[in-house]
Amino acid sequence: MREQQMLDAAVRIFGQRGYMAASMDEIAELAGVSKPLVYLYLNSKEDLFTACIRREATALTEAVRAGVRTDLPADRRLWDGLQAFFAHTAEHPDAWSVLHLQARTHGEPFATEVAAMREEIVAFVTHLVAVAAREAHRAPDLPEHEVAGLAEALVGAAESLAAWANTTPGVTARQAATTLMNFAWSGLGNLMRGNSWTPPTADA
Amino acid sequence: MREQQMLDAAVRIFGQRGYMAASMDEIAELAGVSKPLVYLYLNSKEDLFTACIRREATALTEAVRAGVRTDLPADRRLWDGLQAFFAHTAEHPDAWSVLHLQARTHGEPFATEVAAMREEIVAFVTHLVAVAAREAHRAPDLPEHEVAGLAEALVGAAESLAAWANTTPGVTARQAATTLMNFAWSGLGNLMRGNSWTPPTADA
Amino acid sequence: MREQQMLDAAVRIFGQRGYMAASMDEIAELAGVSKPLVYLYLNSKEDLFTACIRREATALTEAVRAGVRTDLPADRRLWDGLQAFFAHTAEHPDAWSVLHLQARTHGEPFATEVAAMREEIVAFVTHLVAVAAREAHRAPDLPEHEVAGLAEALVGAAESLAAWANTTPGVTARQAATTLMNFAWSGLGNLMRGNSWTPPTADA
Amino acid sequence: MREQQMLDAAVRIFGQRGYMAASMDEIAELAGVSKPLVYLYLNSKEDLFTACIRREATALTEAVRAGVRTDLPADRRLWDGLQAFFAHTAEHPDAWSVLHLQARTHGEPFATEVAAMREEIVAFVTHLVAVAAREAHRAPDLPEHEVAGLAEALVGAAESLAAWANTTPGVTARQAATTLMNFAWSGLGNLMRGNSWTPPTADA
DNA sequence: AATGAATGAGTGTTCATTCAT
DNA sequence: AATGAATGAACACTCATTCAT
Repeated sequence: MREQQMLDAAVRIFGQRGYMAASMDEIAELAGVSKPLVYLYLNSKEDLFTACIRREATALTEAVRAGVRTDLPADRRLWDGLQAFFAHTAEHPDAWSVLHLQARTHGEPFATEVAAMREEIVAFVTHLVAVAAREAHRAPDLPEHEVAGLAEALVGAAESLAAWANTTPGVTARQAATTLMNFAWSGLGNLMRGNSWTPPTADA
Repeated sequence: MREQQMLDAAVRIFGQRGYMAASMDEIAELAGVSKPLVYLYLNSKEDLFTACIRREATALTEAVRAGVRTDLPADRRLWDGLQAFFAHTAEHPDAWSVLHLQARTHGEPFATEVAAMREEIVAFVTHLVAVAAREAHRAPDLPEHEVAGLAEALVGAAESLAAWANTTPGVTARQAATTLMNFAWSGLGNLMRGNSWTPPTADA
Repeated sequence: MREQQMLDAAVRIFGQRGYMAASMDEIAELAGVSKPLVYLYLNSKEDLFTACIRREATALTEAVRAGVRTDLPADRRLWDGLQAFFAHTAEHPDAWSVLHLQARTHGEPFATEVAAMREEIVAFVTHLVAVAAREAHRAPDLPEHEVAGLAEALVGAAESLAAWANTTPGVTARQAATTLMNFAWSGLGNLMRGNSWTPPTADA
Repeated sequence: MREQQMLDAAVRIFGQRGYMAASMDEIAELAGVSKPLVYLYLNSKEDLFTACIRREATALTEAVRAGVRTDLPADRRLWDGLQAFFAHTAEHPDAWSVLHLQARTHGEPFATEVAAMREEIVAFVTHLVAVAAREAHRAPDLPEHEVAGLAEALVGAAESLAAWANTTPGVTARQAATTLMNFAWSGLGNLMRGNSWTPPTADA
C-alpha cells in the first residue's frame, strides 16, 4: 500500500545518500506522494528511518531463516544461512547499506534498533555452534562469552565479506559464502576438538 | 599545538555525531577556539574531516606496527597485532568510529582515504598468512582471491570484535584477541593442511 | 502576487544598499515574508537580482515606448521619450539605481543584462537621429560610429540629468527634458547641416 | 612612500572588485604590507576607500586643469579639457571605475565625496559656457539652472563616452572628444544664438 | 615601525516540519 | 485522505577588525 511505497523510497534514498544527507523532499518525490503525507503516515524523519531499519532488519532475518531447514546438519544449516545472507544483501544493497552503515553511524535510537537484529543473528549462529558441538558428541567446554565472541566474529566476517563481495568485481555471493565457510567451519571444528591456540604468558 | 587540539575536538565530535551532524561551531567550542581559527588552520569541513581520518589512520597503523616484532613467528605476530589493534581501538573509540563508521559512510573522498588504511592492514594480514604457510613448510595452494577473502574476513571479524569488546562490559581487548586467534589461527591452519569445507552441489 | 512583493522589496533594498551590501534577510523582512520563501520563488541572490534587473529594464523601456507616438515628427518623439524617461526614473529612483548603478557595478551576468536594455534605448535614439535627418531631407553623411557616439552621448547626458533632476530640489523632469532637448536637438541640427566643429591640428 | 603603495593597491582592487567585494587581505597583500599596517595608516575600510576617492578625484581634476591653458579661446579650452579627461580616464581605468561606478554605488559617505569633484568639474564647464557667451558678445540670457543643467548634461555625456571609448574597440579618446565637441559646441552655440527648441504646449 | 595570530558578527543557503484548505 | 504554501532554526563559511608582541 501507500506506506510501503514510502518505505521503499526512503530505504533507497537513505541507503544511497545517508541519513542526514537524505532529504524528505527527495523521499516524498521518489515515493510519488506529497511531503505532508509522509508525515501523516510516519511521524518524523527519525521515525521514518526507524521504520526503514525495522522493515529491512525483519526482511533480512526472515530471508536467512527461510533459507535454513532445521532438519539438516549444522554445517549445512550454516552454509545455507550464509548463502541466504549474502544473496539477500546482494539483492538489496540499499537496505544493506541502511542496516550495516547508516543505522550504526547515527547515534542511539538507530544503533539500538539494528543491534537487536544483529543479536538475533548472533544468537542464531551461537545456537548453531552449540548444535555442532552436540552433533560432534562433544560438550562445548568453551566458556559462554567465548561462544558469543565466536559468533560475533563470524557475523562480523560475514558482514565484511558481504561488502567485499558486493563491491569487488568477479566475486560472487557463493564464493564469499564458501570462503567464510572454509574459514569458520574448520576453525570451529578445531576448537571443538580442543585445539585452541594459547596466548603467550605475560612474561614471554 | 593548536592544530592538534582542533583535531582532537573534531575526532571526538565527528566520532560521536557523524560527519554531517557534526557542526563546526561545536567542534570549535570543544577545541576552545573560535570558528574562524579552525578555518584558518584546516580549510573546510571536508578538509578537517580528511585530516582527522589521516591522523587516526596513521595512528592506528602505527600502533599495530609498533606492537609487532618482526623477529617473532607468524602466529605471535598476528597475536601481537591483534592485541595492539584491540587496545588502540578500545582506547580511542571516537577515532575508531571515525575510521570504521563515519569515513565509510560519506562519499568518495573519505571512503578512499580509509580504504587505503584498510588495504594496508589487509595486506599485512595477507602477508602473515603467507608467512605462516611458509613456516609450516607448505606452499599456500589457495587461489589468490581466496587469500584476499580470508584476510577480508579476518579483518571484518576483528572490526566486529572491536566494537563488541568496546561495548560489552566484562570483555577485554585481550579476550577479544584470544577469541579471534582461536577462531582464525586454527581455521587457517586447517586450510593450510588442505582440510577445506566443500559446499554441497546444486542438486543436493 | 507574492513574487511581486518580493521584487518590490528587493529593488528597494538593492537600489539603496547595492547588490553586495543588501542582505536577503532585510529583503525578506521588507517583503513581509520569510527568507526561505524568497528562495522558493527566486532561487538565489543572483537570480533575485537578475529578476529585478529584468523587471525594471522592461518597465523602463515600456514606459518610454508608451510615451512615444510613432505618428509624430522626430523631435516630438524624442521629446516625449525624454519626458517619459525622466518621469519614470523620477518616480522609481530605486529601480533607476538598480539599473544605472548597481547592475553595472557587479560582474558579467548583470552588466550584460542591463547592457541589453541600454542598447535598445541607444538604438531607439540612433533611429530618431536618422529619421530626423531624413525629415530634414538631408542624408546623414556622418560616419556610422559617429552616430553611435552621438547616441551614446545623448543617453549619457540623459542619465546624468536624470540623477540631477532627481536629487536637485526645484528641478522637474520637464525641465530636465527641456534642457536636454535644447542641447541635443539644436546640436544635432547643426551637425545635420554640416556645421561640425573641427579639432585643432596636432601642431597648433 | 608606504601610504601611496597602499592606496595604489586599494584603487586597483576596489576598481576591479568593487567596494564590498574587495577584501582588506587582498589589498594588503597586493600592497606588499601586513594588514595591521593598513589599519595603522588608514583607519578602516571606509576611510581607505574615501582616501582612494579623494586622491583619484584630485588627480583627475588636476589632469583636466593641467590640460587647459587659460590664454586660449573657450572652445579650445573645452576641447583640451575633454582631451585631458578622456586621456586620464583611459590611462587609469581602475581609478575611473572607483570614481564613476564604485563610489556612487555605495551610500552616503562616498557619493558625497565624489559629488564634490563632479561639482567642481561642472562649475568649470559652466564657467566655460559663460565665457563662450561673453566672447560671442552675447549675454547668456539663459536662466542659471539652465546653464547648470547644460553643464550637467555635458559632463554626463563625457562620462558616458569615456566608458564607451574605453570598452569599444576601435574608438580612441580623441574620437570621443571630437564627437562630444561636435555635439556640445554646436548645441551650445545654437543656444547662445537664441535658437532654443520650444516644448509643445500641454494641449498640443 | 610592524606583524602573526585571533575573533565577533554576519552572509547566503537548506531542511524538517507545519498550517490552512 | 491529501496537499500547496510557508517558516524557524540551523549550517558552512567569510571578513573587517584588533590584540600581544
